[in-house]
Amino acid sequence: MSYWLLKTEPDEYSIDDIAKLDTFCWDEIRNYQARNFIRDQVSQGDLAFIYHSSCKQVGIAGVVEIITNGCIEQAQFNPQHAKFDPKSSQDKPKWYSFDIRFKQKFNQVIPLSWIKQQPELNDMVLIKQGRLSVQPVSEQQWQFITSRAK
DNA sequence: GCCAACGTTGGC
DNA sequence: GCCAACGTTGGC
Repeated sequence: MSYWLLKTEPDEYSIDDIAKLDTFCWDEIRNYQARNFIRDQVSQGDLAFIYHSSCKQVGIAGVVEIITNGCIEQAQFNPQHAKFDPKSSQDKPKWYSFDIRFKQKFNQVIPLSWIKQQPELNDMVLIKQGRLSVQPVSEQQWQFITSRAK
């Protein structure tokens, strides 16, 4: 089982929005590195942090469970959709998605500034490669963060 | 809102 | 396949 970190702008989708729904489709990802993780590695039963970016309280807001493997994403085929991709086709889909289910909201967002101060978290992809929106988290990093979350 | 970092596009 | 130009992300 693997651990992930999923970035979202809470003005669009926040941990609260995810909590309201039984299942929530993580789609519209248009980055090849993130796509490869989704297509090849994201699996039913994995856990993920929800990270709030570009907002007042930047940081990790809670935990979700991943409830599907990587699936062919639907928006890419819809000409009406903002994320329509004319270069994609049903035989050769370019983009993938997966479903998540809310698990936990932390009482306080774990701030990026705190994460940056922890030597144990120096190697997080979040720190090293700021712009990746679906990224792996090691088991050690996961345990370190969850053991300090409330 | 600024701007640095970085991903993508497209001409050659 | 290089690389300049351009667009986007995301912290501050």
